[in-house]
Amino acid sequence: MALLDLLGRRWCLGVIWQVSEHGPLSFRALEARCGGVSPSVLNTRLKELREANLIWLGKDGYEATEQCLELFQLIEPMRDWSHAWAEMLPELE
Amino acid sequence: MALLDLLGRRWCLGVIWQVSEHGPLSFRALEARCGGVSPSVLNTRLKELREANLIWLGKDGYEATEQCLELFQLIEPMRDWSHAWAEMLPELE
DNA sequence: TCCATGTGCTACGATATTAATAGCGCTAGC
DNA sequence: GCTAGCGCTATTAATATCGTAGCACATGGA
Repeated sequence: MALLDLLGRRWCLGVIWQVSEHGPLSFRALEARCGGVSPSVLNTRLKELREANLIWLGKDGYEATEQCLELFQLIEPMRDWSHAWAEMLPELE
Repeated sequence: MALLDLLGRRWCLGVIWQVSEHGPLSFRALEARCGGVSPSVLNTRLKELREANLIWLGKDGYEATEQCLELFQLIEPMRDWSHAWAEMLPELE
């Protein structure tokens, strides 16, 4: 449940996704990719994720740790699921 | 990204988890299981999840739709991951 | 040296989200 | 009628998030 609490914070999943998929990303790059996060919130998430040993700040920007990549392997299939989900949603209305 | 936005709301993942794993749950039962959600927020999440066709209100309480169960199959392995994660975290300090 | 640029990050006030508590209307059983 | 449980709402306070501006530092020219 502690995991769900951590992941259930705004932009947290998005940061994990971006960092895991698009390699090292600078603070500003993350800011842009996440589509308008405020830097204060982004910084808070980065701090939390660093304390959780999911990301770390290398010389080329923020990178995913091995643990984060493992987690990403788990949430990555959700992309396929979300496509099917997005397609069937309008049919119900 | 729309999925991450929906799932990245507080208690949303928790509700999906509880409903998918513990079968039909009443409003009050969910309230108790999620460990202190306020009913207003819970109701908002339930409304959102119903519009997203992830849960529905049967005669025995809230149940997961087939789509939700598929999604749950994807996030369920995260339990194992979280155990390893919880064990290695304190070692870093 | 001075300026410009980019970095990670912070401060602050405004806005939106969540929490906490109480209670409504309804139904079923006694 | 009374009690209890249900899904759900209202209201106010606490909290999180946003948006904007800016800091301190490093790098790289002119």
